[in-house]
Parts: sequence; structure tokens; C-alpha cells
Amino acid sequence: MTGITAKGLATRERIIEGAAATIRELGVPEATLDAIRARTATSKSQLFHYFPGGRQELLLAVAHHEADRVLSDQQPHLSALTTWDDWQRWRTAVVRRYRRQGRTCPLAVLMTELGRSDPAAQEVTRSLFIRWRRELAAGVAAMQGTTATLDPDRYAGAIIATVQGGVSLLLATGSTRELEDGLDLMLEPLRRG
Amino acid sequence: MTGITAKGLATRERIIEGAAATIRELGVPEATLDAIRARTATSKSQLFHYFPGGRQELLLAVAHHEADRVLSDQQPHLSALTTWDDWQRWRTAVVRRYRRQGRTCPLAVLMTELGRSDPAAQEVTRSLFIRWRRELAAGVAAMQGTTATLDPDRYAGAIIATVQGGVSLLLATGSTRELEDGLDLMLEPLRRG
DNA sequence: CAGAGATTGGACCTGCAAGTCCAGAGTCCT
DNA sequence: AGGACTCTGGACTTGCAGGTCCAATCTCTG
Repeated sequence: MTGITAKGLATRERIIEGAAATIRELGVPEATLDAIRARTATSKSQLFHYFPGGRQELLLAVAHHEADRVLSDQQPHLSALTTWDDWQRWRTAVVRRYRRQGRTCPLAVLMTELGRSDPAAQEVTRSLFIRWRRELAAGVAAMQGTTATLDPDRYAGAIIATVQGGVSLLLATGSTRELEDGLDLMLEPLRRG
Repeated sequence: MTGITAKGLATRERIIEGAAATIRELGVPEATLDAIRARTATSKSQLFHYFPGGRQELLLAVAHHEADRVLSDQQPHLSALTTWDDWQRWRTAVVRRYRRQGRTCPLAVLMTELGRSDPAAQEVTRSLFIRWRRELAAGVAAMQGTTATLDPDRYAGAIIATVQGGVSLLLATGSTRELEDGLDLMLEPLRRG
């Protein structure tokens, strides 16, 4: 007796997608419930029916949605980083993904808005970071073989930092140059085995 | 006839400082004019007297203020990066500064709020990035001497990306580990001359 | 088909935050 | 001193966004 039909679930999904799109377009402060309502063709009561916690809960659901996209957009490369060519393909996919996303980072925007007040929101990024690092660390370990000079976990964390920073600069400057240069430099030790 | 006295200027400064503190404490959305008023012991009319553009203009002034702090907090190290020891001291200063700042980045928070709508706000980060990169590039060039294998400008951009990303992860995880590991790896080529 | 519960529409309420205004106090200059 | 300004206090207006509510409709189940 979950009390939710397929139709209801579809509506709920539609709201999340629409809210995500609205946020990408207008930013969190301008993404009012009315704006989301207009885009998703829903009524006030629907919004509060599926997200009883109101705007806060909806934004959190969108944050989850966007966090999942971060990793899935890096697939299938992210889960198969065993050769230098694999790493190069992953690098290319990451750069392309963020170049397309352009000067808007829905997740960052959501976190700066929610993260302060809502512990559940902090958990979203924390979890994203951990899953991401696990995948990269596996790839690092595979490359290093037995002669492990660098702790894969820490190296993976540093790689993620570089991606994050590159994206930040993309937001500020509109260019992916720093992201690309940063990644190339950061991955150099891997190339040399 | 600028029409502003020393007293007025002091008030204006007080408002900016107080607004910056309020934002660090509560975040941009919660930093209402009333909250700023309370902290700075000012009246509505003062806020609009010194910032006719209202809240938007005040936030922009705070962004300028915070952007300047980013670089001044790295001094005097930032402007004297000629030896490996200099770079190490700079690295330490950066890590300490952001560890102290903790899980709040007033500038990032301001930019995600203002950057979308206000071109003047984008110019703040753009200018910060350019000044920052110029200083670091000078340091890189000094280290490389005549045998320049890496373009100092691009290398500097990559270093900034790593700092930015490390700070992002600090905000997400509360740890400076990724910032430190990232910087160590990114600066490694400099150590080897 | 009948009823229970899920789903929907949209009017309504409420609080709050930005911004306006004007009168009064302070200050500078000659 | 006196006039012209800057500066300040705080009441007021306004708009709007979040949230509530109830009645109507749909959709499953038996």
C-alpha cells in the first residue's frame, strides 16, 4: 500500500525534470514554484502532493537527480579505467560533458543554496564524492599495478579536485582550457605508468 | 563635489563589512537587508543612500570586497615565488587560509547568486582570475628559468583550478586533504626544476 | 458498478523582504 | 551664524512567493 500509481510517479518525474531544467535556465532563486508549475504544466496541489516538504524537498530531489547525472554522464568510461587510452577517453568525455553544460552548474548552485541549512543536501555531495573517488581509485590502482607509489584514494581525490576546479573556472571564464590543462598535468604520472 | 564625507564613507565601509559577515554566517538568501541592518546598526535609508541600486548593488560591493581578500590573504608569498621554498610557504598559507574559512565560501556563494544576471559580477571573478594567474605565472616562469617546457600562463591556470577544486571539496567534505594532495601533485614539476 | 483512495485544479491566505518617503539631526564651508 | 549639503531614523507601501485548502475528477480494486 505505497499509495502511488504509475501515473503519479510519472508526474513526479516530470516535476523533477522540469524543476531541474528551470534551475539550469534561471538559477535557484528565480526558480519559483510558479515558474516550475508553468514549465511542467502542473498545479500547486500537485507540487505539494508529491513533495509535502515543499520547495525545500523538491530542490533536494533535484539535487539527487543532478548528482546521479554527474556520474552516469561519465560512463561507460569511468568504470573501465585500466589503460592509458581508457583514461584519455574518460578525460575527453568529461571535458565534452562540461563544455556542453556551459556556464551553469545546477548541482553547485543547488548546494550553495541548500547545503548550509539542510544536512540531507550535504549528504548528496558527500555521497557523490565517495562514489566518484571509488571509481577513479580503482582505475588508478589498475594503472599502478604492484608498484604503488601513490595512494590511489588520495590521487583520485586530487583528480576530482582538478575537475571541480576546472569546472569552476569554466563557470567564471567560459573556457575549458584550465580544465583540460589541469587534467593533463594531473594525469601525467599515470601516463608514465 | 563628490558629496561624501569621511563619516559617510566609514558608514559605507561598515555596511560592506557587516554584509560580508552576515553572508558568511547565513548565506546569501538569508542575508536580508533587515539582517544586515541589525548587524551594522543602520537604517533602511542608509542602505539605500549608499547603495542606490539596492540589495543587488550592495551584494556586488561585497563581492568586490571578498575578491580582493582572496589575493591579499595570499600575500606576501604570492608576489615572491622564486624558489621552491617560496612555493611551499605559499602552499601552506593557502591551505591555512581556507582551512580557517571552513565550510563557507562567500565569494562562490555570491557568484552563483549574482553571476547569472549581473555581468558586472562576472567581471569580478574574471578580474580576480586574471590577476591571480598573472602572479602565479610570474612565479612559474622564475622557477623554470630559460628552459621553459610548460607555458607559465597555462600552468598557472591549472594550479588555480586545483586550488578552486580543493576548496570546493573542502566545502563538501570539510577536509583540506584534497586541496593539499592536489596542490602537492600539481606543483611537483616545479620542485624538480 | 461502487467505493476508496489517488490525483488534480485553482482560489485563497499569509508573511516577509525590497524598496519608498519625508522629516529631523548632524556637518561642513564661508 | 547661517545656509546647504550629507546623513539618519523609521513608518509605510507593494509585490510576490510559499503554503493551505477543499471540491472535483480520475483510476484502481473487488
